[in-house]
Amino acid sequence: MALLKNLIPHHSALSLIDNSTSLRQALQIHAHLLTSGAFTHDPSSFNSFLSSLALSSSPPLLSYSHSLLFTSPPQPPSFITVNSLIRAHSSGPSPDLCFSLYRHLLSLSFSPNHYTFTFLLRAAASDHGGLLGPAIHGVLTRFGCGTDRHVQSSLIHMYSSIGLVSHARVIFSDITDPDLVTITSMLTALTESGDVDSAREMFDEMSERDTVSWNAMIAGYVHLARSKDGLDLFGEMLNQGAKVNESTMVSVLTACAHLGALDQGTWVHAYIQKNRLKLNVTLGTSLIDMYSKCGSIERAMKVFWSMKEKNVFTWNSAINGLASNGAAEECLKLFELMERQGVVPDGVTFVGLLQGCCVAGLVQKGREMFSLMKDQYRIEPLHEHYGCMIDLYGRAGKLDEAVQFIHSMPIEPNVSAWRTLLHSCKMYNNVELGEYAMKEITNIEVNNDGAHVLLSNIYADNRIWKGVSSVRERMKEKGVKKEPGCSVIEVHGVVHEFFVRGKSHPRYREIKLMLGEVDRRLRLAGYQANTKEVLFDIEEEDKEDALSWHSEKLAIAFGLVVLEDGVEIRVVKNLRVCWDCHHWTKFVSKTFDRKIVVRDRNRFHHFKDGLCSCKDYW
DNA sequence: CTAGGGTTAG
Repeated sequence: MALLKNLIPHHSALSLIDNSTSLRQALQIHAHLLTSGAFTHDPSSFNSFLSSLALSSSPPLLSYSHSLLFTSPPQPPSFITVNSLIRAHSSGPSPDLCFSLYRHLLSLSFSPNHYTFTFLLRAAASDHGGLLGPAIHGVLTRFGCGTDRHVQSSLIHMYSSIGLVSHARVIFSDITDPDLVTITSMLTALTESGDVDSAREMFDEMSERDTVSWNAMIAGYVHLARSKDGLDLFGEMLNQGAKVNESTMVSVLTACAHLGALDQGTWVHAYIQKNRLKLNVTLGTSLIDMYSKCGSIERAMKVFWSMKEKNVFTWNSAINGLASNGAAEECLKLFELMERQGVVPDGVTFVGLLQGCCVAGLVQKGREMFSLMKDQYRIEPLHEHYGCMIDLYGRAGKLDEAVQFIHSMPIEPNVSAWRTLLHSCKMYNNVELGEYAMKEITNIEVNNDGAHVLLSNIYADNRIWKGVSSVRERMKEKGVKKEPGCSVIEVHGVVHEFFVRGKSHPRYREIKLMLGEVDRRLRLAGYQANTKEVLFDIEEEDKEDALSWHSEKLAIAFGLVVLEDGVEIRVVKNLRVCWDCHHWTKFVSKTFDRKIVVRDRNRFHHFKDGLCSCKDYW
């Protein structure tokens, strides 16, 4: 009778355990189970309790369950319970614990099965050394589990995670009749090795597709910076009536962020609301990122404040958004709030903070942040952080301090450290230091296109034509090619790409006419082209013409052709905007009475009435 | 107790 009376409450108590259960509640349930004598009367109660805790997907409950298993369990743990714990750890905060549990499993004289191995492989996929996975592969083969399809797709996933796609391929080709999940694993493996085109072939040949396979393909494009292809595929996904979910939208928003596609991003936001998709932390964070990368920091912050659950990614996105939009004060304030709310910042947080200080010229504050990161948060600075510091000094004209800082770095400065210095030399016309930085760069990497271009422009600015031609010679000799400039503009939800001197756009003729018209009106307004910085791969007589062909000019001209009066023109460029284009855009904003937003590799430029938000400091 | 897809910087 006592047994019956107590059984029902136990089971209903256990079924209440989920990821919202606090550790305190779990302890209460434990105490209840002990006092009610469940562990002595019901032979499976202890195992049920452990499994419920482990599978709650709450890290504190998982670790409580783990410790209970090792501290004199009142009933012998079952095989399935130990497997459940291994499973929970494999996607939890410390996957390594899977392996100590595996040893425990063996010490209890259980024999691992195909379930066990899928979990172990998932844990091994996050092993950086990449040695565990192949070892487990050997073991599971000896246990005869190598032909199980779940194990096989886990193997593919594991090999692709440790960078051995060829091994993943071998496993895949041994499977005679791969199912949907296995093909999707292989598809992801291909995209992770950089081969999206093969992945796409595989995707096109699939006899059936589900949401995950669509998502995998879209994410593959987005990760490889083929955002436009990603958006096109998303369009196809909608056309075919496939079901989209939160993950789909995260990838799509990331693509919009890359492209600066505000219309489509806004559309996605509305779609999320209309279709009641759950605005979880990840999705919310990608929305913040999309808005801030599209230059709409207000909307980004509106989403930020509306989110009740935030993680370090969320805070970082907001901090970075404020920094790149030039709102240094707010960025620093937000960080204070983050600290007060007890969210622990990471290395990425400090990249954002240092960039914020950098664009605002807050040298002292930047120094403080750098020491705060090292001394208080014990975060080891990476190249990115050192780069920000060099930029901080260099931009502020403190070239000596920048050099001193490089020399005092505990790690070997990389190419971008020196290139940052080189960029400051360009800003402050320091030929000698520029040559020194260039020498250091060529010691590390002979063919750095950006550095060659910078040095040549330093020479050109200082009318040292011999220097210009010698850099030109060297580039020819070494076959250094400048990364092609590319600008994108979204018009009525369609993304258009422009390349330097590219004539491929269908409305090229109209664009060319508009450029002529712009030139005419700008000259009347007093604009003079600056041909000093033109790339030397273009012949002398083409100079002025070539200037008007920089990709951002094409994109802006296209915007003038097709966008209604008063509509903001927003352009995203893959390189830094050059001095002439910046100057030109300021004139256009005034002469044509247009707001123009250009996002370059580093930051935003909001042009209005002939002025830019960067105050000509970029 | 199973396998595959998602966020921040550079």
